[in-house]
Amino acid sequence: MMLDLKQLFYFVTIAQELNITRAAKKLNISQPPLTRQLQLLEKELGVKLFTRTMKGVELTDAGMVFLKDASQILDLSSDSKVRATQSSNGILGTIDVAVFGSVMFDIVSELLALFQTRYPQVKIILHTMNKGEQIQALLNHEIHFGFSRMPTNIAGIGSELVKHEKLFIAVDKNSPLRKKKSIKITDLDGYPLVVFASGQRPNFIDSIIHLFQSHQIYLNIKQTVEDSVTGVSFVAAGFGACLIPESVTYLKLPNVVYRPISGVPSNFIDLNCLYRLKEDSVIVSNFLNMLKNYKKI
Amino acid sequence: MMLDLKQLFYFVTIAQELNITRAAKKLNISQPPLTRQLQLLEKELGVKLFTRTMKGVELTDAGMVFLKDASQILDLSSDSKVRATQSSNGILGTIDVAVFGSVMFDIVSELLALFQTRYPQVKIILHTMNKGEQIQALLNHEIHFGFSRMPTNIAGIGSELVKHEKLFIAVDKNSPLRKKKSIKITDLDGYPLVVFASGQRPNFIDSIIHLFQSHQIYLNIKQTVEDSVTGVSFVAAGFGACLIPESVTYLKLPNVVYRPISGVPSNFIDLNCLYRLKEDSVIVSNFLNMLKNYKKI
DNA sequence: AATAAGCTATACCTTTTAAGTATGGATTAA
DNA sequence: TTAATCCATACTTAAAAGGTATAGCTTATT
Repeated sequence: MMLDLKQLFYFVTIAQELNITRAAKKLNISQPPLTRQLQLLEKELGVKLFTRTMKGVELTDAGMVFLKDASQILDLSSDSKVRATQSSNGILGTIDVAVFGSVMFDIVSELLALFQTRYPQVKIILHTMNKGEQIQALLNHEIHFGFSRMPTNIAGIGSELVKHEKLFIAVDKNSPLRKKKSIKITDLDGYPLVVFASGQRPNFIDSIIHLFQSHQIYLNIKQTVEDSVTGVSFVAAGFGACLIPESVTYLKLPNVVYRPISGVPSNFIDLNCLYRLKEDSVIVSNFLNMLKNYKKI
Repeated sequence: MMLDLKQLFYFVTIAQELNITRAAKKLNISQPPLTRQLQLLEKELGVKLFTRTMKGVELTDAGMVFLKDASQILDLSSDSKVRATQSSNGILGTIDVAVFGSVMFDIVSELLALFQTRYPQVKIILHTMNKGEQIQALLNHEIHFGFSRMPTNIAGIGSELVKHEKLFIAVDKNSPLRKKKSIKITDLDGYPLVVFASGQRPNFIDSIIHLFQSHQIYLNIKQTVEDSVTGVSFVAAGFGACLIPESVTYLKLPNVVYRPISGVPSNFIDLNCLYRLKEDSVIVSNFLNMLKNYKKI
């Protein structure tokens, strides 16, 4: 009904020795059971694998073909044992990571590259999701990690602060703001802004709203977009300025310059890594450990 | 020590059902032995494949990796059973054929092409050997068939006449013989000839010697070469004329024209297929059958 | 709070399968 | 003719797989 790896191993040994008696010695069993196992294998296949001669046995055509297959199956089965061990050590496997907008520009791409260097046999699968989608995907076990802005508190989801970032503004080359080296938040009173907001609140936009309220200035939202990259593109197109995390300044576009916002705490923006609590994957804990150590550098 | 395909099949079934009890029902065994076989497999691998939950079980990282390997091994093992059967039917396998000189020009290439069409999964391996080497290789079980000229009688070697061929002559464009449509053997009395002879006698050259003796004319051997292709090349280079089997006329060279030799029996030359007697390969007998039927066409 | 239902794990027994021993039958070499 | 090899068969013993009963745990349900 089903082949037996032990029989395949016996068969391969007989094929090497071309002599059942000698093969039995090599296998540390006696000759009759080996003969019997070979007969059972031939019966199972419905094919004679050897012709019996005086000096021993010799492979039939079918035996030669089956020898290749049997060897391959045996090799594969021993490889699979190695891979199983490697998987349990977190050396081999797959990890699903979700990102959104600007987080790939800076530290996340570095982080993933470092992890890939340290664990070259772990396949990293990148997904693009906003924060709400990330949380849902974490709960559905579709991803292992999600990177997003602003702290989040959901049952069963852990959050690790990756880094703080300063607040910057993207302005176009015709903007009067361009001439200032540093821009105060009050300079933006009523100034047309492109803002990005998508998915789960609280989000980056909420911090901006709160910031404007605390300074008692008017937030003039000229255009709302989905993500920071689109936001900066709209700045280039002349829609207004756009407040962004520092890492977005890695995105170079013609007609766009970046300026820091002064008078705002340097930890105004955060980048967090979300993950599932009660996750026993070794790969996941290796990734988390690397993340925690990485911040110290 | 060694994996067990039955355990792999059990594992894959559990991974499909994610529930040992249900998998056991599907496998038509009771639940405890299935649990036990899973434990034995995990012990053998040194790795936990499932985490046990309330509703059933779920795959660990290592389990996911091992699931792929296990499925592949099971697929391969069932494929190998099919291939073993096909091999025993002569549908799948390898056949080694030796040729020399001109025999590939005509019927042999057609024959091999036809065999390949009828048995597309049989790999034909071509070897180039002269007749003596072919016989040695047949006795050493290195080839299954050899194609050569002149009948051969060696113990353990069978011979099947493939076809008779007429005798032709290759002459260069400056030769006075060129003008004749048909050439008599006596026209060659003392004419400079390129002859080819290699390996085991009797060979093509021996028939030529005998032919000249029976007509009591002088055989003027200007140059001896290894094979007919080289012989015709030497004709092109102006060394003389060269007596050849008709099939060599398929080889077109500038400066060389072919003329039939008249007054010589039309079955003067033969092409034989040599093979090992007492060969029980189905592929070999299929090939021989095809050969015998082919001649009738 | 108690109970029933569903799951995996363990203990123990039965059946099946693999391995060992002894020996037969056939062939080759001495 | 005998001894030496080989593979095959018959029979016995040891090991492994499967079955039954049930424990232990958790989650619904009453």
